[in-house]
Amino acid sequence: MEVFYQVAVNAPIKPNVLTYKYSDKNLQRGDLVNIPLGRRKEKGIILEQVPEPNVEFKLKEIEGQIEGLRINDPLLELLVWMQSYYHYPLGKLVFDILPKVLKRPRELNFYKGNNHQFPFDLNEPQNEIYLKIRKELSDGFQRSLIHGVTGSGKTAIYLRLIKDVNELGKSVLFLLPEINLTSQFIESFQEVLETKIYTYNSAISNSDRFGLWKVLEDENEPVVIIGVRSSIFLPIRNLGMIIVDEEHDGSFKQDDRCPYHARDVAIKRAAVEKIPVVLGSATPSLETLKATQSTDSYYVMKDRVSGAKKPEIVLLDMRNEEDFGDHWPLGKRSITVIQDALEEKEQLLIFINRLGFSSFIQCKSCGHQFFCLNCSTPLKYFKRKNKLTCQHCTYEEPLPGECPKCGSLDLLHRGFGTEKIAEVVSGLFPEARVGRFDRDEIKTHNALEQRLNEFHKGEIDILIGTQMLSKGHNFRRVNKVLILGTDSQLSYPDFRSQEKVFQMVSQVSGRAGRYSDKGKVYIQTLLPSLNVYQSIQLGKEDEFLKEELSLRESVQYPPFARIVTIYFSSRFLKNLENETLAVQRDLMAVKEKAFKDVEIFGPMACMLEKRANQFTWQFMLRSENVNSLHNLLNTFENNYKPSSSISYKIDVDPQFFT
DNA sequence: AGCACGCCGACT
DNA sequence: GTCGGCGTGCTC
Repeated sequence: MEVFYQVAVNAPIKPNVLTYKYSDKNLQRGDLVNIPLGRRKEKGIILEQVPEPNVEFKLKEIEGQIEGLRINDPLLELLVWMQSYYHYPLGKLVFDILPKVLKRPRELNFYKGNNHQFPFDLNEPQNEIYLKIRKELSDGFQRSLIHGVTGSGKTAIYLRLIKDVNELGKSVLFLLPEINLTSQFIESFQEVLETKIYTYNSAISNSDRFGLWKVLEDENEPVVIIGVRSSIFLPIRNLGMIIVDEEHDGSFKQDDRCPYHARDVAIKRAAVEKIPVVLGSATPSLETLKATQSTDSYYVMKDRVSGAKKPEIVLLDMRNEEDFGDHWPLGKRSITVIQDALEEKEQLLIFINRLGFSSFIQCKSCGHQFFCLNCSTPLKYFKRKNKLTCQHCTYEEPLPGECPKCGSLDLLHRGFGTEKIAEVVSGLFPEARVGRFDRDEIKTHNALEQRLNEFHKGEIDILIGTQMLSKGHNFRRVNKVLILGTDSQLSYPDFRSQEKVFQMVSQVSGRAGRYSDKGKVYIQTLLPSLNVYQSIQLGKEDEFLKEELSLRESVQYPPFARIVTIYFSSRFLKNLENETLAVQRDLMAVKEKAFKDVEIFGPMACMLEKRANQFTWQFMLRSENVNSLHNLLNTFENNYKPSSSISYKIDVDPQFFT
């Protein structure tokens, strides 16, 4: 008996769902199959059985089922939602998130919970939040936000909740933004929980990835999974709760393939599974804040558990020229800060969110700058390698002795990064042991653990690092933190730049004085009167968030409106110009017909217009009504075929402007 | 995204 | 001649 199926295929084609026939056996929604597609073989997922369609061409036959994996119903429901929300083909989504099928995965490691007593009781605010969220555990979908300063003890609340959910026989998924944050949770989780604890991140092998899928498909006992972004797709049975820690973190957004936001997918999954989702952050995203702030699912903790005070914030105003001595980019008072820390035998963190020695090189006499040949970006100078390097492609060249344009020998180093700061600090304090903590220096997870270990053991006095330094770590002997170079991040043409600097500075500040009342954070800035700095200094974080929210409202940016970016790329700038102009006409026509509430900006060149010899331009669509955006995109996509050499990509809720 | 077809320039 | 670079069209 011939039976016909709708199959979503693993190819970026529209339509993405094609009809095939099969007679060997009955297939179910969610089953994976091998199929012929054109002149090649592909994979697909069964959506539904259909009556024989009335088509003039001959339908092809499914080659067979892929045994060993399938997509269960709630997960497929989630992916179907993602397909329409992110405008990304379902078949591709499915095979992007699946591990490769193996015959014999190796034994999977896990951490077994010790089921010990909680080492300490919750304090009053913690307990109140815990009890309130617990009361709603069996009430189906519920989104809560725990807005608690660094050190306020969010983890202790999570742990009680996890244990309660486990005791109801249900599993918990704990999402965090980065792999290097995993290890600090495992210990405390293992101590008090009773279940198996699995980790899931980019470092685990495909064998373990596949192994975990298989384990979860069969597992009836409750488990706990600590994982990064992509673990939101694990086929966890009897899922009872999802926790998203550091919910504001940009790492939750995927930028290649389907540009989904794991926090938003987590919320959707919780809705699909009818379970609670708990978001936590010291600096929540304005999206989450707006969505929860005025509800009774919004919980605040303003004090540190230890009773330690919040660090004092000192703005080092650099507007006075005299502040810079011969040790640029360090000001005189920054040098004093370092000196004091060394004298008091404290460890010091210096945070600078940029790599390298100088951000770009410029000829003093003719102004010539060194640019990448393949990208529209200046080359960064790395002193140890003695190379000018592109941050966006593989291009590099040695630093020439003279300007290639005018022959001048006077080449200026502009801007600075971690390498430069390390050199200046070492030069000023030759006796100090200086370590670096950035992607340039730390390339593996092992190297990271090792460098942290050196610091914990006191073998490093001053640790100079980027983002990597800012998250999660507890440093016992650090009281002072020096922050450099945040000004330049505020000048990005991105409406979230203030919010991001605010989050970053708060995050880094959290490293200062976690175990004392002497925490001090110094921010070197030329813009001390900016709201973001002022509110951090005065401890008026709430006011910053309030003002930032009202600012966003007045200019109609998220979270008060929704944004979609459409990127168009080509190797040929001329083609791109023509194409985007044509697209603009299409988009405007669709808008005028049915979606007048959508604003269309563009076409405009991306901030990085040329990257690895590919040019990219963008449109920004904005509306208060997310459905208008989706419908406009649908109409556009149904009628649009990119011309030759053009490719395009839709980014719903973009996080960055590129 | 693949994969094949077909058109053109350039090399033993 | 024919090899290969790449534009074009198609996938139930």
